[in-house]
Amino acid sequence: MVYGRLIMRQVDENYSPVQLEKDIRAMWDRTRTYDKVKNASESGKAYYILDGPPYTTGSIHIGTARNKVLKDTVIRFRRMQGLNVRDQPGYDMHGLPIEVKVEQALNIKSKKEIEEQGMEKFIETCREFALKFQSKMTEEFRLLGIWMDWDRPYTTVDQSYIGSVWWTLRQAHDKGLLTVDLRVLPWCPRCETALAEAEIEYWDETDPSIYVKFPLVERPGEYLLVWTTTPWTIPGNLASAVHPDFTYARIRVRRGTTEETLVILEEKVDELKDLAKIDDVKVLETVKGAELVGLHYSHPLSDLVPYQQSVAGEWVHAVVPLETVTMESTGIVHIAPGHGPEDFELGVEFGIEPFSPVGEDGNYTDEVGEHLAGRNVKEANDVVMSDLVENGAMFHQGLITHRYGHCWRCKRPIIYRITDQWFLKVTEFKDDLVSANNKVKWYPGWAGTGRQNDWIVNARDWCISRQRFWGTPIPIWTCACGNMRVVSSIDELREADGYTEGMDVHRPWIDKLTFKCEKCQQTMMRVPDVLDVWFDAGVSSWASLGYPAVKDDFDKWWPSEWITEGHDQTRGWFYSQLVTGTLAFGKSPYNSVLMHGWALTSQGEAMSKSEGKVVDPVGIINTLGADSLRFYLLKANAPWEDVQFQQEGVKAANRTLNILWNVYKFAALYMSIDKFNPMARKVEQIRDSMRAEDLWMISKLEALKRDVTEAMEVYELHKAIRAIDSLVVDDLSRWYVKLVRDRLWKEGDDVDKNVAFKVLHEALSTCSSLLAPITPHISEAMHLNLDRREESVHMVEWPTYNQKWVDEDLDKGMDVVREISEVVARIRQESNINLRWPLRRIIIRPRSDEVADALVQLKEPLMSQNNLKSIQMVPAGEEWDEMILSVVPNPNAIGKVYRQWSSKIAVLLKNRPAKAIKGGIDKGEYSLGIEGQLVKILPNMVSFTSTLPPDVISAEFSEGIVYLDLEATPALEAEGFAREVIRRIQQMRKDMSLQVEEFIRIEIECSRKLGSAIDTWREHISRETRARRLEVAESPRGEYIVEWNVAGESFLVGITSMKMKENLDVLTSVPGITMDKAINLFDSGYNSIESLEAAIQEDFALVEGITKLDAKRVYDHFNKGEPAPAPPQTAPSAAQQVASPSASTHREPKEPSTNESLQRPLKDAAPEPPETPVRELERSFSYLVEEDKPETSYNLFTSTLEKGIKGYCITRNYPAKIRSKFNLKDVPIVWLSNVGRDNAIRPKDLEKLSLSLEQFLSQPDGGIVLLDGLEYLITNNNFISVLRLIQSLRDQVAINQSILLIAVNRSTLESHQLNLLEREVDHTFTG
RNA sequence: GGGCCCAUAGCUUAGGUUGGCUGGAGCACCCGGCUGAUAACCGGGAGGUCACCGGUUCAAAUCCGGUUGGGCCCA
Repeated sequence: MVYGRLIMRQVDENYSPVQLEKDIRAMWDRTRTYDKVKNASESGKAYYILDGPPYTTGSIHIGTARNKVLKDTVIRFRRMQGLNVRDQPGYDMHGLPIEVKVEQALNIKSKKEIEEQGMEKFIETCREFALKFQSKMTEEFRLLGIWMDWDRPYTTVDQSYIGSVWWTLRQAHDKGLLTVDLRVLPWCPRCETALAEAEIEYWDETDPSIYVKFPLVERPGEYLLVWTTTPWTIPGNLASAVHPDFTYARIRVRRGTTEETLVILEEKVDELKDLAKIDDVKVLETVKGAELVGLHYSHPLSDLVPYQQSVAGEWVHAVVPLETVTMESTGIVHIAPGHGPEDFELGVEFGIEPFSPVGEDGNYTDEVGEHLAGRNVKEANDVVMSDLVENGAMFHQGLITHRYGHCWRCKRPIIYRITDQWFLKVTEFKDDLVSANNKVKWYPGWAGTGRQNDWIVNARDWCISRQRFWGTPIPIWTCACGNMRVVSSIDELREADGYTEGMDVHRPWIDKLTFKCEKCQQTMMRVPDVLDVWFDAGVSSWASLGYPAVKDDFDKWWPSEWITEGHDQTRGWFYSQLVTGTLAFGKSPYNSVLMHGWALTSQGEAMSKSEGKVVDPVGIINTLGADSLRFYLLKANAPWEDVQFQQEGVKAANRTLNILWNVYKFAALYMSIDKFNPMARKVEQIRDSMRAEDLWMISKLEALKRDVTEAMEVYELHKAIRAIDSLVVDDLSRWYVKLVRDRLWKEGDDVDKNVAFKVLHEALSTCSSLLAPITPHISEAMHLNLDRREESVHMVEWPTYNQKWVDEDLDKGMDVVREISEVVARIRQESNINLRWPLRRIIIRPRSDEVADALVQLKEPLMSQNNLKSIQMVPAGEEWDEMILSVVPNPNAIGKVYRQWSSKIAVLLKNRPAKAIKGGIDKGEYSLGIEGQLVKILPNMVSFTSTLPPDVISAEFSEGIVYLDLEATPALEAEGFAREVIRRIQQMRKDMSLQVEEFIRIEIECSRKLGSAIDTWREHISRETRARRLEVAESPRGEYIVEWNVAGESFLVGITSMKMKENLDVLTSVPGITMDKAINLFDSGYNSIESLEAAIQEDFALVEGITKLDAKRVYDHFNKGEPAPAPPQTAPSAAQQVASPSASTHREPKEPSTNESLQRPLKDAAPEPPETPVRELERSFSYLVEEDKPETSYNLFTSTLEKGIKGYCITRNYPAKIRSKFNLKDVPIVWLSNVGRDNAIRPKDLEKLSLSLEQFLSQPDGGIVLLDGLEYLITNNNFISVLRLIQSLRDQVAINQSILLIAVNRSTLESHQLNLLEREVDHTFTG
């Protein structure tokens, strides 16, 4: 049955994630854990997770971190499920963002300059930047604990990757889906390139809003009123559009003395009247838009734009019909076919040649005419407007704020211009895209059926050419004869003139390659464009597999099983992949998608580097740890929802992990002391020995495994984590550990204890496994100590659950127990009886039998947790029979019948047992003898009330009522006192920094009453406090003596350490010597190495329990001249190397070793106070001044200042008052106060206080610090925290040649606290 | 203007599919307690027009319609 042996080591460290994670990562590197984990799953089913390649912009932000954490968590989860996961990371490295950065670095302002300075240098720099950013980001991802194949990433700049891109483009060409076309496109005048829809960002912009009069040729004196926000497009105007079905009005308007006839939408007449300050308006006639079609107008700027005079055609300068005209402004739309996509299409429809007199740089070309040529179009708006005014064509001009498109990279407003571009004819296979998308499993569902589907349905042809440099070159060569060649691989370039083996195929080198045209033998030149980077990324699912150059990997992996990216990728990578996949293979290259949300700032804004709104994940990793950050990011919200990043949330996550660590540390401590072997038995094998709470814990664990697995499967990671969080904090730490604590404290081999160990172990290793994908570091650290069967927790099989262990009734019952415990705690609090005082009994009146049954099963934990001596159950539906029933006579009813006896009857009734009366009444009547007569008491003559017995308090809980009996008996009191005494002794042990296993001697001086309580509980007290001797004595002796006061009894306790621990460790390392035997040897005088070495074998044999063999072994052990072996503790493991003792600032007196003196009173650690107070304070020293009012302290402070030493004063008193009272002049004073002033620090904010003191102390000459207000700090924090602060200050003072002066009022502190303080300083004065 | 999502305590949020007891947590705040897991932890208190308006219903945070505000994507 035994399936292995494992001895756990103790965990000494507190949870310090930064160090722990560093160590774990170092261990992973050292032992190549990642490779091993990967190899271990190699035989599993292939599972292709494709990394959406982040753009290499520099460092990562929280959003990038969240993205990778999601991926890493799923990768690790799938691997634990036995799947062979492909986890290659990718980087997107081509494109404008890097070009823009390089332009800045090289101080380049335009495309022309790049060509002038030499494209080679530019491209080399782009590559350098990209690689530099890539490695920086990789480092940061590693810090997050992301396990991807960092040694073999795919990058879009690789030659092989470029080859795959070309192949894909060739597929498009072969299918007739690649075309070059003249179109109007969004254009960035700064970057001088066309932009795809996906590259445009919209935000509000203020632009002119002008109403222009177009004079109608057929109707002299009448004008079309046309509205536009882009005056610079007026020179390109070639038509006006109306909606054929709308109603338009001919109106006569008067402004001052001017009268005009205009045509606009009927509905907008009133609006125009207000807007343009029209005095009077008259509608002459209304017509349908269709009736206006075909009218001609003369162009308002024809005198300045020569083209407008020469252009001719049936529909030039005519009114055309357009269905998409909306009920906005005048309802007559200005059409410039060279400046708008829709205008362009309308032009095609009506045979109007587009006119686009704007160059790549966004300046007017000469075509526009001398007047405007060379001007930047945006800046020309004003000129055009004044021209319109001059020509009398401007009816009204104003401003409008509307959403306008901008270049995603340089943020400049875009314009529309006409150019030749290469397109993928997406519109031709839209239906295929829709059906491919329908086969994809989306999380959440609406992301696919709603968003992605909508985007596809509205898709347009994809412009894939860019007029830039740093990108995948478009592999198209054209010939003057019209022939064209699309190259599909790098190999094919070998046929080109100018090709050299191994050349870089980026621009500008590739530009020099030419082909001979097979049709006309002329030289074919490459189209100088590069590809849209979205096309690069779109092919990653096979380009990263090297397809089509390599086929094996493609067959094994493609298509990818799962991808996840942010919701902005609907138009980005989700789409570009779907297009290329459908194009090349007729299906989606991914099977399922998790669309995730963004990480927003704490204010709910999108993170934006340019606006400085970013949260740096590295900073958080270096303070709270990667595990906490990961835990928080995944827990905060559902993956598809945005997360508003809150630092507090990471802290909370850190707290949860700290709790888990504490449970683990606690369990490991006792398991290691007892050499518990978790592998000895399986949980099933000890089921019969389990207590109710053990079964409950296991039930909770099984349900957790089920819930977590179910949630992870559908990527509801937040639910998985919340479930683990609540189990760890609520069920395990706050409840189960409390329940089993006492069991673990038992000595020797004990079934009950071992069951608790096993359950605890099961809980911890389950948590470690379930958390492994989420918090890989802490899980690994725990795993390596809890269960080393696998080399890494990430190789462990994902836990499967067993429904038969899930017991919902038990869960419910335990909930009731916890609720009752809260009720009892509340009653105790209100009655001022703390948990250490046992209570006689609790009476529970449950609402139902089920509750009663559950409680019977859980009696034990209910009693122990609440320190109750007994539980009584009242059957459901009944009253508690000890309730005191009393009769209330109804004088009216009685008087009516019995008149003169009335008052006598009342007295009699009250004196009889109420129960008997009630019994009678319940049957109908009760008879009473009075003056020889029998009187009948009827139900209407009395009522009953019931009250609680004395010392009983009742309270309701959700399933019934509890009665708590608070009556104290001498026995209960004695027990309470015993527990109080134990508690004080434990506190003292802790103050003395004794090891848990160390033994002590106790002497106590106390009253006779307390003495007898101690006597009764002597054995218990001794066991709990590990006292080898416990004596009640006058003037007790001890290394450490403290006076205590409990419930009006004061007593003096003296404690002396037996210093046995080390000796016993040495003795028990001898084969055959158990702890009991070792103690006997120790007690017989062998309490040092010398005494053991001096003795002979026969001496040992005289000791009780020591056999001859034992004696020989001990003798041999100490007489071989060998050094005593180190106490056995740990099995060597990777975990041990991970463990590093955390550096303590605590300057403890070194524990004297056993073979030195056994007696060295703690008090000696602090120097004796000098007889008279020293007047001079020495540098590098710390002083404590004990006085009721801090007079002496301030005097010492000021006299030191007089010597020219700089001072710094911390006080709780009002600073101005202190300053004048002690004449502190310009000494900086920090006020300990909750008011939010500049010079004030809140008493709770120890960090800030410590920081400000640190700053003062670290200045060149040091100085003196007066700390007045320690009591205030202690009440606002806790003593230990303040003590730590003092320790660290004292150390700094020593290093920096400074002085620390602490004023303290003894009456505000407990004596042991004062003791501890005294130990920390160099001198103590009494003021 | 259209599509999708969202709105609950000062902050972050659970619940909402299946309408039903007193709308739960955590952080922060106030008061108290505990102490060999201890820089941890526990109890109590205060804090809510469940964005707004209307409808369905005996009953609405929950279902329906609308309004307002926010996010993403488009026009």
